[in-house]
Amino acid sequence: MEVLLKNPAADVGVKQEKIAESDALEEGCNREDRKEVELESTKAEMGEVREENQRLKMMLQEIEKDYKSLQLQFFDILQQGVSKRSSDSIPNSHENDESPESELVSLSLGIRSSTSPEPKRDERTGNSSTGNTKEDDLHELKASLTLGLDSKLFQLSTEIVSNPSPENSTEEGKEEDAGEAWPPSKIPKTTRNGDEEVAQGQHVKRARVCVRARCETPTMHDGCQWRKYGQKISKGNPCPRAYYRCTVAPGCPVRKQVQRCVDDMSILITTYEGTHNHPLPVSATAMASTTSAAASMLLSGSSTSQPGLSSTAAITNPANGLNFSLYDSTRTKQIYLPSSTSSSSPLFPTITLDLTSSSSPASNYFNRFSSNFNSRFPSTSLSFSSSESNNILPTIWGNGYNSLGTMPYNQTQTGSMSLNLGKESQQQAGASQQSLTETLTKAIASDPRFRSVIAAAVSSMVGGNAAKQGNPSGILESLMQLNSQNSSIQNGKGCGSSYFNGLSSLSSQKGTLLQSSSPFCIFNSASVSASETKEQKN
DNA sequence: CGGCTTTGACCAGCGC
DNA sequence: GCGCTGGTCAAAGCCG
Repeated sequence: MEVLLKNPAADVGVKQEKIAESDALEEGCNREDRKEVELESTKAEMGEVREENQRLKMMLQEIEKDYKSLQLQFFDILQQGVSKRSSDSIPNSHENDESPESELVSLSLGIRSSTSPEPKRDERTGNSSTGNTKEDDLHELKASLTLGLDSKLFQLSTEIVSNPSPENSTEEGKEEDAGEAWPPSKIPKTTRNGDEEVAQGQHVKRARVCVRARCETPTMHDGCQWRKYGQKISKGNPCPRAYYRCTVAPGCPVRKQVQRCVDDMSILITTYEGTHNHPLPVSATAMASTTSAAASMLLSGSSTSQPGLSSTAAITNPANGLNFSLYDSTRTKQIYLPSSTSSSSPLFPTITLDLTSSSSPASNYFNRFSSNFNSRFPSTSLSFSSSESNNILPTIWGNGYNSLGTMPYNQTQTGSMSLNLGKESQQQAGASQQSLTETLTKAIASDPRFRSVIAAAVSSMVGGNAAKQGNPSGILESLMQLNSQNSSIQNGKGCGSSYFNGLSSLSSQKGTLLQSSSPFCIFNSASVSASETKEQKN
């Protein structure tokens, strides 16, 4: 829309006005003539404004048209992806031993070159797997987690969250219906600790969000205030696991576990559990939105997934950019799940948000996720990754809880989607690209959870170094505008806000490219090291 | 002095 | 039933 700011018609109007004024002066000091000239110029301006309005309307219509067409394309791509992946993934599915009812979402945010050490871990975990029968695979297919963006996704799944707490009516509770209730085993203690809100959720699946990030600090600063209440040496990991409880508000049931990855000590695994029953600090909204969105998607998908259908959505930048992908449980295994967590996860659907690994094309992901996951819950992976260290990623979340409408995506459809926005494609940018940008903006804006997931993940990736990075793509501007429209720009502390501040200083280069081949990808002109995701605690 | 961390003990679930 | 393990509690100590 900023194109309108550069409206040449406005310049013409100004010129005409100046010319008219100069003529009037030359003719003398006849005031009536001046008034007439001013009147005419004003009329001319009004006419230009009308024309501009007409153009705006036309542009809006075009945008809507493009949006619909892209949406149709997206559905087609999803369907194509289903057929492809169903054929590709089945060979690897023998390693899968998850039970049909298992449910796990893996969110992977990573910045790493294509030669990721992750596959090593995958192989290890894959070898450790006891092997799965094809029947299990079929079960997984049936239990595939749907991560579509349709309205169902955002509905509270009463099948899963049978007992939403009253606090959930608030913005905070609304976001994390997924992981609110403590498991039956925990009810007595949590109730004893003032977590009465969850005491009645015996039958509620409790989603966990596991965040993996390279972090040298003992804990990842996520904006919330935590108090350590325990530490335990878990089996299979020499590094102790620390238990933290949210102390932002008394009685907040949210807890997190922090542990170093046994394979890579530089990787910090943080597992969030529960829902904040209090307003979050601005700097904490990113992670909260991420976790809540992931958990919500997880649980929503489990309740709405349909047999035989799987969901995959990918926004990838094979070269250097952002990689966001959703893969369904039929071929993804929780390889990132910390061994210590896995032992506890069977009761909970778990989401792993990996900020350490690079995201490769879908095929690589499927290979990566070929390892075994010993859980009752199927796994779905959400992957945000960047392969370069200087990547700027769009981040908006702010008010992730706003109801901005829902995407009409049919979550029963599967496939892959990538959106490409990049410096490389800027030269090829055109009107359609702007439309794409608008489409992307709409897509993200329409789905608060989708948006918040991306935004928070990205914000975690870029940390505070965004300001010194390269140029944003057009979508960044759109996102910023959208964010400002939502009055949800985060000005506080934390990586997200810092990134957003950084955005403001970036140039307005803009370009998008819709790749002909599916999936389409989002390219970013710059990237930020995953290590930037590490926030210094205290 | 209040808040936080540390750390040993306790409890519950799960598998054998 | 027993042992293992994860999760939590709470007293003691530390720190600003």
